Amino acid sequence: MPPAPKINRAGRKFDQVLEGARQVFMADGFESANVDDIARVAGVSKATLYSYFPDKALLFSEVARCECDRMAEEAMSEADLAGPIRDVLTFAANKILTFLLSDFSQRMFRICLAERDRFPELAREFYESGPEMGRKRLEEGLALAVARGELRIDNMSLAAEQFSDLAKSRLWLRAILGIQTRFTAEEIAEVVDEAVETFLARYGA
Amino acid sequence: MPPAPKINRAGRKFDQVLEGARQVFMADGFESANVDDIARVAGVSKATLYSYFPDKALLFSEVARCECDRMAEEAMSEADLAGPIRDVLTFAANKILTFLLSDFSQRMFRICLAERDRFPELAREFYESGPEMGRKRLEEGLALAVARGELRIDNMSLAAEQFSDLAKSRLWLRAILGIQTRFTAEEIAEVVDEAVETFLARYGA
DNA sequence: CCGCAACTGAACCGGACAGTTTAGAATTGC
DNA sequence: GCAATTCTAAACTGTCCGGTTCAGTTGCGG
Repeated sequence: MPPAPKINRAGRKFDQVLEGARQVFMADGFESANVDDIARVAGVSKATLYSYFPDKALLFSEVARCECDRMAEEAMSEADLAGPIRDVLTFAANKILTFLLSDFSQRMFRICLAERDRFPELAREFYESGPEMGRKRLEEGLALAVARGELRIDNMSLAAEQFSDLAKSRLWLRAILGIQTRFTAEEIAEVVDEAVETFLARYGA
Repeated sequence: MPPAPKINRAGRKFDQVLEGARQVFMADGFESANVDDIARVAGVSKATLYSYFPDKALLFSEVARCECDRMAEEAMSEADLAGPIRDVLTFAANKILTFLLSDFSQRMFRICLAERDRFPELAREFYESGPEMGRKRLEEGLALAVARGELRIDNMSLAAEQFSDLAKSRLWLRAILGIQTRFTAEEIAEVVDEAVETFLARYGA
């Protein structure tokens, strides 16, 4: 099954439907999203929508899958690996934290968590396309630094996880719970700098 | 308003209702929970239930508030502050991680996150009764160690957050997403030991 | 044993919403 | 320019569920 079962991709308005569904599902999640809304936002009749997708769940799965792919691409974006290790790590921590605080990332996490029991596959895809992908990229960068003698790391995978966790200290939890929605450059810089400092204290050569 | 508005606490079966609601809400969250189920589990008629609580939302709020209090009590449990700093930290990290992986903690987090827009107060109470409470307790312990000259910490609050974040590296995210549900003692010990190691590398005197 | 308040159980209401149907309009391919 | 395909609009069905009502039961104090 190349694309997915039971989905009819032929037709003029397929992309419209998908895009409308993306907007509504990303805004409301699965449960609260209303199929009439999706049709309206997509600029399509409900009958047309149901001619493409057999039900709401499969439409959601398709949207969620696409968004996970999109996230994986973002997570794949190149880091700047030149320069002193402290600068590289600072840049990386900044990128990680900025992404984790982004509207897109936060929405994805909340949706995947909320629908974790209804769509277990989604939680796994999210984990692999997001945190896992990011960790692998990070490991590669760390490995280079180790090869250059700038870092000493025995447990590479855990070190990478520690770095990500340090990079999101305090702020991510506050963001995801809606306690705090805007973050100043100073707040971010403080967390990033302290994360780099702690990481280097442990793993710096 | 001493207790809460519009809730009639007098009556033989008030506690039954609350307990039934607790069970169902903790299992299903707010949205999926069914009031008929709650009445049945509570061993009470729906009419009785509605004689105590004006609506489902207020019943949920009451239950959630109680559970946050319960969480705060657990987070308050005394740590053993005697002995070498490494042992104290290892013990603390173990406690933090074990709690964060517990069924209760995971359920609370998922429910508060899922209902964060409908019940913003709940997210705040959760944050303050859980992570914030834990951080304060941890800060106290760290301050003692600093006073004893075992640690050097300039940014106390961030250091405490870093410690908690290090303590839950890798495992918490996997648990909350349902990627992994059981954790071996070895997995836990590895994360805990590495957390302590990294923390001491940065803040050890 | 009476009276009153709490409780029961089951029916009921109304709104929301996924999914279907249908009769007809618009597009497209030939 | 015609026929086949695709799409529309709106009404409709069935289901779920929060909340109400009410006639009848239980249990307790006096």
